[in-house]
Amino acid sequence: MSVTNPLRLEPLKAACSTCNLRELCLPVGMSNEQIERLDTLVAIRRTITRGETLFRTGDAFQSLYAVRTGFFKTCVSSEDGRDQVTGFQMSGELLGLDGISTDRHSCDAVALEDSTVCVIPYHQLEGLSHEITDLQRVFHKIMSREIVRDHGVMLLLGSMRAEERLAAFLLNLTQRLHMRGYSQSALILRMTREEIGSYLGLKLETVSRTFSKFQDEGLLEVKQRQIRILDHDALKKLVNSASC
Amino acid sequence: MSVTNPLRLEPLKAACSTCNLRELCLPVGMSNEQIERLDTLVAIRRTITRGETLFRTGDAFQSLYAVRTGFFKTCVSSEDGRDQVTGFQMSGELLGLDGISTDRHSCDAVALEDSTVCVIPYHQLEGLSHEITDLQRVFHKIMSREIVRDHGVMLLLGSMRAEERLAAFLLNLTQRLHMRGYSQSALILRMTREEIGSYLGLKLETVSRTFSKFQDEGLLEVKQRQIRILDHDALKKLVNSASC
DNA sequence: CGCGAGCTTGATGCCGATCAATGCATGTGG
DNA sequence: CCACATGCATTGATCGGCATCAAGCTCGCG
Repeated sequence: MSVTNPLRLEPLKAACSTCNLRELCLPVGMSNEQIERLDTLVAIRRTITRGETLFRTGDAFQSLYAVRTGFFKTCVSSEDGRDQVTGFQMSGELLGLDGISTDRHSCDAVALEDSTVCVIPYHQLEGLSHEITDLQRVFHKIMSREIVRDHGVMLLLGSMRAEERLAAFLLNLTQRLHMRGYSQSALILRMTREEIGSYLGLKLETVSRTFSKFQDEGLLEVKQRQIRILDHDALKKLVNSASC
Repeated sequence: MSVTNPLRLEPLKAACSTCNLRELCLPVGMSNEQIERLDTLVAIRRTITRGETLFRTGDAFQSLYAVRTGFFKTCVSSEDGRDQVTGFQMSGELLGLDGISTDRHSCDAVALEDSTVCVIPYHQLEGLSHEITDLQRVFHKIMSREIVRDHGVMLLLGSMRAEERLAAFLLNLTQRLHMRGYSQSALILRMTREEIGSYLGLKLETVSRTFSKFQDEGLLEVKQRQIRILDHDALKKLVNSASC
């Protein structure tokens, strides 16, 4: 293929039925037969290199995207230029749900490392979920889960202190990575301190200091973006115990 | 009816086709014919008196609810008892979307005044939106809009200062009330200072002080829960201008 | 090798939390 | 009808956590 098309301008072929993310992604809980019908829908992939955007605020909404490899952030910005990271997405997670509302995207999606996504034309998804009840059911669950997740972030932003926020963030990340077969106790952060801070409603200095504090207390080992979790329970206690 | 059933245990009849909230609620943008089919779905109403819950965290999820009259708050709580108001809902707005994800509700919905809701059995909604494409489309938009709204709240909680938060809150409330035919410049708050504070990530004293400050500056007239907006533009400027 | 983006750490200040007292409206029972 | 309780709101005094400002450090990369 690369011989006839060395520049790789031609989009890559996607196929849910042979994808190892089946259990985490849109096809979750569907039958093999149903998943094969999904293949007609999710036909192409796109690669996004680190730092590039998959879509931007204001872009016309056409498709949802399932992260296949790599890592993304989404961020909204207010008219005065303040911006806020609203989430980090890893393999199997969906991007673009915000666009359904107004047919335009209301946030930016930026790749934090070289990434590939499967393109899911939304119009076709609506059509197919008309035919496949299970697809409709799964899709609704995914949207609802996003709402529940957002409520969790509101709780974090509205009522937790810096240490609790960072602990909750790390536990959430490792839990999601663990579901994907990675270690529970070691991770490499794909985002900067500033991006973590934006997500958690903190300044980058506070994030950095809190990392250092956790390290001093023996909860973590921090080497730049390499994190090792030494005391999982202590982090959990931080999140779950009352702030006062 | 009340003769045969003086205790009113029998649910009230609902009907989207004769409802004046058509344009704000689930039927938005649907044809008259389609709305009549909705009537078969949205058949009963429930009344909830002030202070009571429509559903609680952990309750089995059966139905969505459309607020017909009254006012609600939704709140999530963490294991240690901290809780966070995640939204305020007024007529035409949907409650219960959080439940779709896990078949259990993940927040409490509490009536802040005597209220009535239309009960929308979710299973039937899924079925009907299978038949009526426009219903599916609208429903997806409503869920997406909720996600976008939540992102806005994250921006507020993550990057705004107390005055900006309260200004944004008041403008949002009056804008929604205005769509329902109420004044743009006067409103009665249905929630306490503490509930506002919880929603905005502030303590009730801070909310109170900020109200007083706005009053001193001539932006508002505050008499307990009666608010009059004297300088709409100044509030808007507060929200939209950079914090530094 | 040296530049620059990102990270760490220190000093200081401010916004909002906390603690505490008072005020105000509503409701209830004597 | 008044006395009192109760829930909510206001206001003041003080405190603390995080932001801000500033200076160096680390590491990857051209």
